[in-house]
Amino acid sequence: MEETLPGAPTPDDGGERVVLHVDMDCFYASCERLREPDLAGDPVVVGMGYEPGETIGAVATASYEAREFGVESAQPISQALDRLPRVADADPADPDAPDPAESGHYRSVDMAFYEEVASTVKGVLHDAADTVREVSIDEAYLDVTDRTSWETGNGPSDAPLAEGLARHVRERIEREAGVPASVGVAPNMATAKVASDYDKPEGLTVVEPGEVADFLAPLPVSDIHGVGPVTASELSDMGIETAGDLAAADPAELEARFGSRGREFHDRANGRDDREVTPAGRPKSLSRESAGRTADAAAQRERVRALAADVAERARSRGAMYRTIGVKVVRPPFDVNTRADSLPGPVDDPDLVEEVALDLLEEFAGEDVRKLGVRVSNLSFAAEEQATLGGYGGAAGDDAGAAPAAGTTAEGERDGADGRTHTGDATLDEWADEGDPDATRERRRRRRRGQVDLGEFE
DNA sequence: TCTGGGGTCCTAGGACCC
DNA sequence: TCTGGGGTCCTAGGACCC
Repeated sequence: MEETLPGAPTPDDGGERVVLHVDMDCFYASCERLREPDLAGDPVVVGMGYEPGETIGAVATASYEAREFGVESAQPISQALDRLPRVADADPADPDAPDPAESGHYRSVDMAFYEEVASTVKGVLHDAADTVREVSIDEAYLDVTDRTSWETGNGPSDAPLAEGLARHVRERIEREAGVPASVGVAPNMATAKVASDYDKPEGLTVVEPGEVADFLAPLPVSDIHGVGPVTASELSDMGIETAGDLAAADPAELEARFGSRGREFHDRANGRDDREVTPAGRPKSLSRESAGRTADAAAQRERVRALAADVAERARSRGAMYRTIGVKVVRPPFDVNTRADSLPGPVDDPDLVEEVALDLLEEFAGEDVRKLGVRVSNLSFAAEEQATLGGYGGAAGDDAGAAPAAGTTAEGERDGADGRTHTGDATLDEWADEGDPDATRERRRRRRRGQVDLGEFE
């Protein structure tokens, strides 16, 4: 497409890629407005776990109008209500009621509807590019190198052709899905990401190959993807405040302080990022969690049972087998504990998810808990395993060893060898462990792993 | 005013094997 | 009794992202 005559000067794009980052503007709030056009122009807050009249849960998305009142995403609903009361609570007859001009609309998350809108958006994206990486429901990278270029068009403007394509994508999303988006265009993913955020909402920011360093330099380090509050404050201690400072810093020093991330930060700040845009792969883990304070052991077990069933069902619906099962227990004030146990091979076994999760929970039984979660990881996908066997010469041995062991081992040991595995059925061994719950749990783990328990022979 | 839910990646330390 | 090093797997925690 972009042929160069022999001997002709190198085109100004120097063979650079053209990457788009498409980021929907306050997506959930925009979806609510799509459904309820009267919300246009008003502050809108979409919350998770939010129920009218309640003050639990957190903000998932706030419209730009709501953000002006200090409402932020991830904020507790109670705090959001302090800053922006509900329109629903505004009563003209009540002198103490909030001013309708300083109140907002609250809605609770409706994922099914947002997924619907998102699928229209994804349709536009896949139409515009051969390679699309969907990062989340409201964000994607597109490699459009083969569809456009950094060269300047013929018109009076000196804008690169890529800008026209990006504008076209943004306008099509608005027209076809009915929700606004911001687009960043750059020679790589990291810079495109920063660019899409640069001029929200409804932004279009193009950073040409030669301009990357100058574009990034004045921005605060927290604008770099992967630099959060902790890293930003550590960088600040080193006298590094802007991306320009970061770009100029000694990479060895950054690596000494931040490990492998240090070098990555330095590259990003310099506008270097050679990651290819590839479609998102399979998930690495699946989890469910739910908040709710309780110190009642039976209630905790009941919650974990429900979460385990949910996770197992989702894994099955996605065709995922799992080899590791874990729980998460959050104790007040915010003490996060995780425990996990791995099986000899991948399984798809809801009863086992429950059994292992309950076992792991025992360590915390009856303690004051504010949140519980269940997770499966070490996932494998049956159809994919087959492809991998032929694909990699070196890895084939590993896979061949793991796959057949899979369904049989954990299942077989559990159903065949014992006949006494179920939680709650105390075995003779467990009677012997009386007063030592750790020993009982350890015994059960070993049994699941198919190991011989030599305890009584020692 | 105590902070939801679903993910990813990295690191450190211990167990275990050769 | 003390002496090595390399490699892998596993768990737990932390930072970060949307």
